[in-house]
Amino acid sequence: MPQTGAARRRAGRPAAAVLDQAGITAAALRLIGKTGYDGLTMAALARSLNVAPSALYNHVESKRDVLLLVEDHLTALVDVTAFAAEPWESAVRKWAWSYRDVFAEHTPLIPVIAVLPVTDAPQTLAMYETVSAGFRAAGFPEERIVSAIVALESFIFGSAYDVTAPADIFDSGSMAESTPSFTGAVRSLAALGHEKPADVAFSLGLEALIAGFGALRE
Amino acid sequence: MPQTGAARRRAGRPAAAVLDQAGITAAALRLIGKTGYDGLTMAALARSLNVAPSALYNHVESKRDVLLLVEDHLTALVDVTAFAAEPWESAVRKWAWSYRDVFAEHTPLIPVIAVLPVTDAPQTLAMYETVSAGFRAAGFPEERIVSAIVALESFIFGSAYDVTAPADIFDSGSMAESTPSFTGAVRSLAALGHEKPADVAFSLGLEALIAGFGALRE
DNA sequence: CTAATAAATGAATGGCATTCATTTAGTGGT
DNA sequence: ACCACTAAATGAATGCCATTCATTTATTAG
Repeated sequence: MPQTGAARRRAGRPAAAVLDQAGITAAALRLIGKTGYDGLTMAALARSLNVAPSALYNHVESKRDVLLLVEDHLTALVDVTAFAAEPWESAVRKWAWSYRDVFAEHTPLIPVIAVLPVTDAPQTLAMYETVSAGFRAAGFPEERIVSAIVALESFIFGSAYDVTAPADIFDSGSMAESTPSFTGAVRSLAALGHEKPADVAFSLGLEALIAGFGALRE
Repeated sequence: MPQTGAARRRAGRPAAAVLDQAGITAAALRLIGKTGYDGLTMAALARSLNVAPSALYNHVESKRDVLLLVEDHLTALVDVTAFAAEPWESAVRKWAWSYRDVFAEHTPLIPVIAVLPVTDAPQTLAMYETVSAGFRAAGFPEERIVSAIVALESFIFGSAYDVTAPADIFDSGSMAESTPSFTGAVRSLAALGHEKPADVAFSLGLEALIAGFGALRE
């Protein structure tokens, strides 16, 4: 029984390295799953790895670095396989839903991703390569490929937030009488049924984008 | 000369109230303009109002409350006037561009807005009312109005982030050879010209959404 | 063998939002 | 006119956070 709870490691470099980026990434994901992004602190991360907080800084430069590692790991989970096997429309559809679903659980990463140079994220770059090759193969004019992908991504990120919104987000409360048009529209959407509102909106927007962009193909 | 720099106010309730929500909102906006959202701390906000930090908590419950005040103030700046005067397509177009431009300067608010019950933000609710009335008047089926607005908003929020991205965000760097399709697409977009890439992508996506949603009108 | 480097500990540091006891001023009721 | 209550300020904590630094120990290069 070498340890109970927190085994004290004596100061100095250990015989075998305890930490590496892959381990830090995995621990961060585990921690996020358990405690959410609020619980992801450098101290908690260190504790979950049975290490002093300062030890992390031998492997990452900052907490932002940790978020980048997580982001790149998650991007690899986005399903781009359809671009190899299916027509453009359904490939884009599957990719977009998968992309949204992955990041809906990780919206705190969105501000990081949105400003992230692709150089710093190899998996993300790989996704772009597959997607842009799919657009090209589908006859998309080259100079519009990036803009179309960016537009889709913007919609996807915004929609990922939408998934996390509380169910009563559109409850106009005491202002209902002064906002008849909006209140009525909210009511008639609710009356419609069981499908999640975020999914309805995402589907509506995505199909419009696919139809609009599909018309650009030569 | 009653004061140089920071006039010390003695403890206890002053004869006339120093703070109110409108003043806090205005000071927060001034501070954000000068120092960005990183500089918006409760301490800095208090200093700019010549007040102790704890005094703020007599008027707001938390920093999130301050962000909400700012958000609602900014939403009132979004231009919805076209819904009263112009055809649906151009009204949506003007609203969307204005909405994006306002929040492109305030992306740190987006995570707050996206999850914000409209009850808590009267100006925001007022905007929804005007927009949904415009959709209704244009012959939009009632049960799709909210979904269409949500989809547009998602696209707008995502695109607002895009505006703030660094110019070299798509520079694939040393990975250029392994990502020929993407690298080529980035190059041919750059070759195209002067318009800002974020504007091109926003226009492309917005026109697709307007065209797609326009077809839903009865 | 020795110098440089890598990877850990543990003890700061400074900043942050927030809370609380205290002080003072206005307000509503009798 | 008095008194209790509430509102609005100060100033001094509190606890958490990311990050830095001196120090220790082990591995690696020359």
